[in-house]
Order: sequence, then C-alpha cells, then structure tokens
Amino acid sequence: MFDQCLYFNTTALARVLEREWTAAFKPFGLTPAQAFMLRVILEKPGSLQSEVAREMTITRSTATRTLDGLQKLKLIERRTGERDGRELEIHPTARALTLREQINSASGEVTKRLKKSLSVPRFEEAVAKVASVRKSLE
Amino acid sequence: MFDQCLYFNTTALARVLEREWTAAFKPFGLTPAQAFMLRVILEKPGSLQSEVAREMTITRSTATRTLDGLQKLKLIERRTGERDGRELEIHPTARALTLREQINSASGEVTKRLKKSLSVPRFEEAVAKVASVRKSLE
DNA sequence: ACTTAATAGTTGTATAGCAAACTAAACCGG
DNA sequence: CCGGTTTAGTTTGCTATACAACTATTAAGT
Repeated sequence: MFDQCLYFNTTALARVLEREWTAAFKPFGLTPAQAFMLRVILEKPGSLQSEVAREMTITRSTATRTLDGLQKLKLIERRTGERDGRELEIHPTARALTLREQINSASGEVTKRLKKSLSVPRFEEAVAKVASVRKSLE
Repeated sequence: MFDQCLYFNTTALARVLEREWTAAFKPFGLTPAQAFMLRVILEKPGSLQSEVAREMTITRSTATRTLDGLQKLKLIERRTGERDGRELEIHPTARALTLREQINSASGEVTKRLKKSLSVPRFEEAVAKVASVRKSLE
C-alpha cells in the first residue's frame, strides 16, 4: 500500500537491517547502536562526546544514554576535558581494545553476507542512493 | 566513517524522515506510526489485526501497542471476529473518517516537498532501490 | 471426544531515539 | 569583574520497536 513511500520503505528496511546487525553483535553482548559507537571511539580515542554524537548523527541525549550503557559494560570511560570543564573525552578501556578486531570482523561478515545476498553492485548502488538522499535532506 | 555501511546510512535516513513526518502529522495529534496505521485501516476497514501488522511489516506486539494508542484517541475500535474468536477486526470510527482526507493530503504534501527537494527522478530511484533491497532481505 | 498443535493477541522487559527543560562551565561586553 | 549568552552534557517524559513468555481460542490427529 505504501510502495511509493520513501518513509515507509526506509523505516521498513531499517528494521530488517536492525535484526541482521543485532544478531551479529549479540555474541559480544552489544546492541548495534553500542557497537557502532564503540567503533567510533576505538577509531578516534579521546573524542569528545559531542563529536561522537555528530559523527553518528544522533542527538546529545541519545549519546548520553548509549555511552552510559558502554560505561556500565566497562568498555569506555569519560574523562573531564582539561582545557574545558564542560567537555568529556571518551576513551576505550583495555577490554574494549581486545574486542576491536572481533567487532570489526563481525561487521565485515554481515556486510559480506548482504553483498552476496544482493550482489555487490545492487548493494553499492543502494548505499550510494541512501547516502546521497540522506545528505541532501539532513 | 561508515559511508559505505548500509545499516548506518539507512537508519540515519530513517531518522531524518521520521522528523519530517512527525512534523507533518503533529497537527492531527498523530505520530507517523499511528498515522500510517490509520491509513491502512481506513483503506481496508475491518482488517484483522494480524493483517494490519503484516501490511506494515511490524510485529504483532508492536501492532497491539500502536492500536492501543489509536483506540485511546477514539480513532479505531476492535471487534471480536465472529467466525474466529481469536481474531480482532479493526474498524475506523466516525471521527477517523473525517480525518481521512486531511491525513492523506498531509502525506501528499510531505512527499511533494521531498520530491522537490531531491528532484523527482532521484526520489523515485531512491524509493525503488530501498524497496527492492528491502524485498530481497525480508 | 481428548489431547496436542498451532494461531491471535497481550504483556513484560529492554533498547533507541527525540524534544524540551535543566545544570554547569566558559565566554564576552562593558 | 559582573551579568547575559552560549555551549556541553544530563534528565525527564514520551513513542516505536523487538523478543519472549503468557492467555485464549481454534484446529488436527488419533
């Protein structure tokens, strides 16, 4: 009924992908949102919380909550910025460092599976389209 | 950092679109999920709850909760099926019927705006890609 | 008929997300 | 250096969504 609706199709696809990625990160006890945020932090240790939020295009309040979760799992710690007392630097813990390769490789596996399922060109065209629309609207 | 990631781009786009549609339906006191479900029910009055869920590709429990919301707003009512006592037929109320045109036209407006923003071909290509990927994966 | 399956819907629990209101720190004009 | 403004992060309250466990009803097999 909503075949031509961008919203409907996009949210529906998002739910499907959410399931895939939830399964992929389950072995680590991480949700997709947690895992992606951790990947950002592992990539750029010491990023400010606001930078993490911007990188992921989520609101500050959502970042607060997701980081609370990662902190409870002892995967990150928050350090008060020295120059600016409002800012928080986000650092991965030693435990997080040991997970890094596994998480990245689990991510790679999912992508590989999706590419196989869709064929590489279809996958890449879809990503390109979605990314470009997203960029235009944001 | 996740430019090539289908999950990341899709969920990000979904959030952007969610904002658009939230604003569009706000005048009616409806959330996008509620409004879309109501549109399904107005299109096929008397659908079974399970059919509504399937049409929208959401789980039964999510359908239960969204319908709870619509019922509280007195926009739908549930009627026990006569042939099968487990089933519930979902019927729009008189009040819902009066909203029908307005909701459909608000939807049309958003789509029109997005098409203008992206250009019609880009919009349509994006919808087609997303819909086709979704269909393949689900 | 009786027991066992399957099916429709609900409820409990959990995460993700947003907006708006809030706190605390820093900045800026005079 | 004081008062107003901006900025970083948190809290609160809400919706959407899923999964798993539950109830109630129907269907099926013997």
